[in-house]
Amino acid sequence: MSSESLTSRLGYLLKHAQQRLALMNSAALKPHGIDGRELAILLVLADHEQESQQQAAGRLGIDRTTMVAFLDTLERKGLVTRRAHADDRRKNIVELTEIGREVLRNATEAADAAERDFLTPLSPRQGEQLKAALLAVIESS
Amino acid sequence: MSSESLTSRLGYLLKHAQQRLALMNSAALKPHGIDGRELAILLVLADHEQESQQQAAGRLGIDRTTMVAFLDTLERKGLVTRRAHADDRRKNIVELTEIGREVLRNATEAADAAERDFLTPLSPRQGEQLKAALLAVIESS
DNA sequence: TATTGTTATACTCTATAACTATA
DNA sequence: TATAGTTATAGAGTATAACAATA
Repeated sequence: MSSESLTSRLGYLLKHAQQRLALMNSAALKPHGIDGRELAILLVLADHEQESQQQAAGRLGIDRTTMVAFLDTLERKGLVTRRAHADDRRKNIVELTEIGREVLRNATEAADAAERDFLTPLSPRQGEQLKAALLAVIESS
Repeated sequence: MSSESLTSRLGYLLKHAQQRLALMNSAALKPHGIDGRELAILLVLADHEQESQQQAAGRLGIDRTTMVAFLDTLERKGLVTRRAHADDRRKNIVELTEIGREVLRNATEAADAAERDFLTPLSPRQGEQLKAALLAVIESS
């Protein structure tokens, strides 16, 4: 029998699991004044200092024109700064501010708590197996 | 250590796994002339005949105004028909046509093949465990 | 009055094209 | 000429508000 109901299809399960975690993440991050994508940007910036905003955008898989608006927002919130690259003044080096680092720390902890909450129905081992399985199917590029 | 890189976060893994399967699904469905959401609609219609289009929209979690455009497209493709409900002429009963049933059959097989392809890096048992884990975290409403 | 389907409209998100300043 | 950042604009996708038909 190839015919199965929608709600048992893998695509449905993945999409709804993703949406549910995104919702929980969003709620957990709200007190810290950022959303999920902003946290992703802060994580990339913290992991790769001294990179141009276009390089950071590339890591995040978002367009450089979209990156401009995101950084505008984060800069307005005082979480990042832009400064011209010393050797190539066309490039902007984007860095976290002190406040940015603190928000990143607290927001990451909140997101971690949301993940643990999300994984409650699973045993710790099953949670690890879920992450390992997702990593495996992603990397089979 | 709470700080981890973006690409090892559960949210990132779920989102990218979902996107990858959606891409493979889209490619597999293309020869059958429908996309993933249209397949979802056909599946719901096949599973719940004699329902109004608003009831079907509810099952899919999409707005009734959005449903109108989707059904317009599917009707134009000859896959579904609308007819007034006998007892309540405000309602539209939506049904699959013969062609609609055949497209659903073939498209479902193609989507099944895409899922198997997607799960290639995992053992059959691991694939089942992945689906079970996703179902568990979704249902813990 | 309330509900179903529909239409018109607005809003969000993102990408494309064109501009500037640097190289 | 080419590239980084920016801006203006357009497109996809979806939701909100208003309307006609029916209950």
